[in-house]
Amino acid sequence: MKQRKSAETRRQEFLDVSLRLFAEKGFDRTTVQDIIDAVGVSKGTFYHYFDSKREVVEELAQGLSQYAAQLIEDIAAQDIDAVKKLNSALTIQEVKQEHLRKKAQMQGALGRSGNFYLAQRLIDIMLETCAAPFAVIVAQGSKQGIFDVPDIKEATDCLLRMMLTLKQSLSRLEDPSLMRSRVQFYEHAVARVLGAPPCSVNLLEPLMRRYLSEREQGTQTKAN
Amino acid sequence: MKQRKSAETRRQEFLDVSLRLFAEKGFDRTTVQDIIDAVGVSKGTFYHYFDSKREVVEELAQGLSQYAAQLIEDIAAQDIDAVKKLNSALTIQEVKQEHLRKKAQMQGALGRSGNFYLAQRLIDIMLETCAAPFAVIVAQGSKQGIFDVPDIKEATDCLLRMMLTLKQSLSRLEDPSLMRSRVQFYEHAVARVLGAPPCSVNLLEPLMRRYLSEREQGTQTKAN
DNA sequence: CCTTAACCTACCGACGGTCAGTTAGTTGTC
DNA sequence: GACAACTAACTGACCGTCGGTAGGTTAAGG
Repeated sequence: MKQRKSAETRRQEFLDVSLRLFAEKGFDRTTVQDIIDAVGVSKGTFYHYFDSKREVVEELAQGLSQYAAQLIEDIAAQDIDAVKKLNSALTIQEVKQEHLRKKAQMQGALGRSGNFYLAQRLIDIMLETCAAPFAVIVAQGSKQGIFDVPDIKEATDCLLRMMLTLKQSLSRLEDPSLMRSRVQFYEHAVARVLGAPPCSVNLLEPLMRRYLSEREQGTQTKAN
Repeated sequence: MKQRKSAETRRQEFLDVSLRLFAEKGFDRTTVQDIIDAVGVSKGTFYHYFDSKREVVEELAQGLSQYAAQLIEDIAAQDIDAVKKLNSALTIQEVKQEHLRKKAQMQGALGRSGNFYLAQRLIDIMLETCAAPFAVIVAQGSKQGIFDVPDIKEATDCLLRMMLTLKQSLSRLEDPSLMRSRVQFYEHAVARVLGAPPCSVNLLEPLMRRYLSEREQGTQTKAN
């Protein structure tokens, strides 16, 4: 009767289920009991795979961050101008379908109250992980004279923080027109911080498209 | 033997002690038991004043935010140009000695891990409370042609978020030279976002002075 | 002006319930 | 038969509750 699975499969199952529950109920409202009930195993099994509940968050955030960093690295390596790279990197769209739902759930989780721990850790890890590949893009634009920044490291950090802040704030807004004006302001702000030409930064179209489709994805109740 | 105090005094005592403990150990590492031990009362007394541990955070954040909002309002009402107001408002210095330690402790608490809840609530409440008075300053500068922003509401929100983000990130940095370069970049970034003249925003001197003196204040172990 | 009874409210501390994490032991697989 | 996945009962820590106490204040009665 008892389902016996490979370590890798089971581990991933815990991660998927946990993310879903965190997105639905928030991190502190989700108990380890909830997770093991959903997976259908016992308490001990959970602790066989993870040292703590927080470690689950750590792994979720690590996974997503490394995936994002990889995408940004790929974008940075392309043979296009820095503004185009920037726009792609800021709004990463080429997410595999498989990762799309995870991203959507994480996005939803970010906004939900009771996910302060999750949100902060994701932001911290994103900053650590994505700073290096992102800096490559900023440096290129700076060298080519498209951007004008006094400090590439700081500019990268500031930019990433602004985007993460933006996304977090968006996930709490309901009104699409408020979302629009916020994103539009950030287009303006990012361009100015970088010293890029006005209107060169385009976040609105890709971000809004993403948000709408992810909202739908996120509300799907389809099981694995 | 039993100290009987007025409701107001006791309530404030709980708030002071709690903030100190949150700054020392973090929110989740601080138990209600710790708080009542430090105050020297029983469990019931704590719950006589607060519905929950979280309510303490809420009141701490509300108190500080309203105080900050008041200061910004005062600055906005002064008869000086918008850039000066901006610089004052962004780095609020005229804090009474009495509030200085609280601010320092809160600052320390922001950086300390395990205070995600505290940090996020403070940021949220600050945004709610300080947006209106701050917008007055931005609007004035915009009307006078010193600032150039497409959307005053969004500019205000963006600016506040940037400053709160900056302070949070600073409280985690140890190296003063890293702090310097970060603050300097934000001077540049804030000026550009607002379309203000280059070098018109001055954060470095007041912020660094504050941080150094607050570090000393924060490490004092003197009792009340 | 003193007494005393009714009342108020800060304060008490044992207890219930919840939940993260542990451990000793069992089952299935290679 | 050895090792890894898994189980289930257990522990300890903590939040929040609840019935009750104690010190003080008000006001009626003498």
